[in-house]
This record gives sequence, C-alpha cells and structure tokens, in this order.
Amino acid sequence: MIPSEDLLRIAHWARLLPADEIERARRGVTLRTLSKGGYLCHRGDVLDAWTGVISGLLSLGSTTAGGKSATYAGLSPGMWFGEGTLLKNEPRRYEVIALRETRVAVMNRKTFDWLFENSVGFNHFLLRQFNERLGQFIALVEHDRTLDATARIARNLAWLLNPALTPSAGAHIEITQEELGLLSGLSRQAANRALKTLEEQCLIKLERSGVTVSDRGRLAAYGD
DNA sequence: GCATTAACACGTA
DNA sequence: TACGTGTTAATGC
Repeated sequence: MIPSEDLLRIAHWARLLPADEIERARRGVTLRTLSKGGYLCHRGDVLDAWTGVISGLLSLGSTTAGGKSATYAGLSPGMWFGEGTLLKNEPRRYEVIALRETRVAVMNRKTFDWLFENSVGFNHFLLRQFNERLGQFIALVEHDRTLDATARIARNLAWLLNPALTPSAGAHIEITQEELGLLSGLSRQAANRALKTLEEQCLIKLERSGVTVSDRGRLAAYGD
C-alpha cells in the first residue's frame, strides 16, 4: 500500500480517476526494487500483477532454446504493462529483465480487476494504451525487415519516449549507449555509430548516460 | 559491406 | 576507482 500522492506521481493514469478509485488503487499497489540483471518474471511465469516502472529501465524479450536472447521493447519510467496477461489470464509470454537497478510499482490482480470492472477512467487509459501499442506493432511488421541499425536505434528511442505511454517523460531520457544497444539488438560500438549518425542529422543530442531528442516525430519515422 | 568482439585512451562521477 | 564514451583493429557472415 502506498500514499495517494505517491500513486499520482508514479502513475499518470491515476489522474483520470476520482478520489474513491484512487484510494482503492493505492491500497493494491506495492513497491519493489530490482537489481541490475534481475528478473521481474520469466517466460511461463504466472505473475498475478500489473506493473509500472518508476525509475530505471526494463527490457521485454525472450530467450530461445539455444540460449539466444532477443529484446522486443524497452520499458522506461512511467510505463505500465502486463495488462494483456492479466486480462487473458494466461502465463507471461516474455521475460522482463532489469537493465540496471529499477524501481517498480506492482498492483495486485484483485485491484486491477476491480478497476477494470468499475472505473471508466481506468478503462479509457487501457484503451488508449492498447491503441498506441497496436500502432507500434503495425509499424514494426511494416518495416522491420528493412530497418538498418540507425533506424532500429531511432525507433527504440522514439518508443521509449512515446508521449501517449509516458507523458511524464520529456525529450530527455537517461540511458547509456550500451543499454540502447541491448534494446536494439546491437553492440555498444554499433549503437555508438548509429547514435552519432542521428546526432549529425540533428535528431538527437548525446550526453553522458543520456540522450535528448529534438525531433521525436522524425525519429519515430526514421527509415520509412 | 556491415556487424561483432576485444582492447585501449580519456574524461568524469 | 569504476563507469560511460569514442575509437581502432581483427574477424565473421
């Protein structure tokens, strides 16, 4: 259980809810810290919770039988995820790993179900989030085969800062080039080259342990 | 050709 | 000192 002020700070969707629903929500949320490399869940786990990233960075991906790992998306502060698994009541299909020490907020299933059944504001948020994710998925199947390293980095960066999913995030994100490489399936060196290319085109500004995006629209459409 | 790993130099927290 | 970054060299598909 966490105070209402904390919930409002870490969960932008809470602002869509009336006071009584915020009260209900905060009672079902606990905080947890994952250390670097730690698993939030493995593939096949039944994780009975909905999760929000407070600080740090998570990667969502899978590992093949051969031990090869693939990352599908980064989860940055402000993002909430896992609703698909909860609504379908099935095991997690992916694994979620902390790329660095990460604070998460965990909402238990009972609370999630109650909000889903009773809160109009909560459902508006879920629908909006589904819509945004569907848009990303469509873009992925449309262009994935032809994307080069620079475009993959550009897309991952744009996704991490999607204002519909992380309205609290500005144009700046704290992420190392190595972490961006992990998310994009590239080595640190290749990620560095791709980022330099994007910086030369004035789409981003590189900083130590961070990137500031100057033109998110062009970044998201890079390579199209 | 483009990506990967390994290695090293450099600046900063 | 440890870490993030920028670069180069050797190697693989």
